[in-house]
Amino acid sequence: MTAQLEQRQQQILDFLKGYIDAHGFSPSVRDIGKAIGVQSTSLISYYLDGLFAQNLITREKGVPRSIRIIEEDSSAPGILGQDGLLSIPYLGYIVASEPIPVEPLSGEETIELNQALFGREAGKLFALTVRGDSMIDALIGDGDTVIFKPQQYIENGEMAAVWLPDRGETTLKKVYYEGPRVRLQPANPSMEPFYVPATDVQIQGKVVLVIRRVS
Amino acid sequence: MTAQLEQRQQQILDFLKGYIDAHGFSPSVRDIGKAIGVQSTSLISYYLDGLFAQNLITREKGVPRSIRIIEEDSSAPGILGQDGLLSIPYLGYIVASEPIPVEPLSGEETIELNQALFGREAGKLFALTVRGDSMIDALIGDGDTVIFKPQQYIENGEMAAVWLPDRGETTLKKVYYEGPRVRLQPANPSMEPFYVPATDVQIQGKVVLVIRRVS
DNA sequence: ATTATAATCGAACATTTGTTCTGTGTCAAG
DNA sequence: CTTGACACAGAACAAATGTTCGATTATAAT
Repeated sequence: MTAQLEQRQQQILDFLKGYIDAHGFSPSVRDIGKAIGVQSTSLISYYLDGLFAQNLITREKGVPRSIRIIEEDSSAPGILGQDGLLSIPYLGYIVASEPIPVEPLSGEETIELNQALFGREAGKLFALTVRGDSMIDALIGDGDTVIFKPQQYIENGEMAAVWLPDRGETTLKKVYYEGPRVRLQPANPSMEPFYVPATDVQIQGKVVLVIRRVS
Repeated sequence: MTAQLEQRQQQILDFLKGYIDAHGFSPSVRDIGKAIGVQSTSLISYYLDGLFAQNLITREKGVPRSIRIIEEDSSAPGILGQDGLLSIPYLGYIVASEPIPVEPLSGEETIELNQALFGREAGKLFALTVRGDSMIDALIGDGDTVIFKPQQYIENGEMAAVWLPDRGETTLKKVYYEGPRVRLQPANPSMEPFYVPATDVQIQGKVVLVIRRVS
């Protein structure tokens, strides 16, 4: 192996990482050649074969843009704080309806996205992602992550993950006990509730947190 | 949009996630067609255009295997256990509008409320709690915790924490640049926007996450 | 009933991409 | 000096892939 070969392979690896970071998919052989100043697609292929042989990348034969970098086991950089928890400066209240006087970005108090949000039974919580708009009036929209606290009985009107064994299905609704049956009520005025015999319903957990990503 | 269209788009999304998970690169249009039982590459392309329009995926025109999913599973591996981070069993999707078949409480996959939710700039985030209903149509209600990514410029229509130095106030609104002035737009049909000279506005950060406690 | 648009689809075509072929130059071993 | 293997390279080709074209059917609005 010549020095130039080794240098070029390192250049290719560096380029691959940068390209995949920036684009979310891998480059073509021609992209790589342009990046390192080599016109020959067969030479690039030769180099990639070498990287494959060294277990640095994988390729699927004849499949465009199928290069993958074999990553070392290095964990995500930059976990904050000694305890690994994420701390965010907390600046207090922001009034969405009226501007409020706060100093810009001066927070010293922090909020921790950790177990303290949930109290003692945090270890038992489970999460589901919402599909659909039936709970829109509870400000729970499609794609939201909902965190539930396992509970077999909840108060009338609370929102819960409800398992319907006869249907083999789980749904998120407001739950109302009405004698021998249960009303599962969407929080969406355009949708009708549906009714199930109380014996055919298992409450799995009640909603304790809703998380929505906004991009 | 027909029910079949909607169903097929969901199938495509599910297939994309599974394929990318399994392979480390995205499928071709023909791969997708095979998976959902549609032979027509132009129809698959039509569906992908729809998913792109809904901001669920991105594509590069004319570039093979360049599909990226915008809303990735938040099941990205995180730091587990001993460091005090919270792991919650993740059971997948729950469709709020239609019951779906899932086994009750059998999750082995977990979701981490940690830095993985935010990506690289997590250390710079700040949080505010919302007061008032002016952003109700963006499903942000009174009492919600909103997490912001510091950013001095955002795209038209995005939601931001806006500092108004002349008033000594911060507000949460959708921001629209209109020549020499900025329109601060509530997401509530019963409320009027207000206008501020562009020189009198400081964008502090844009919304990246919304968290709501439900008691 | 009519019209426009959306959804659907197969076939053909254009483009992107990777592989194969052929050749030259370098280097180490015998 | 000869030989074989490796590194390098351009061109041609084959395969993979996405787009365009033209058509039919379904749906919604008027």
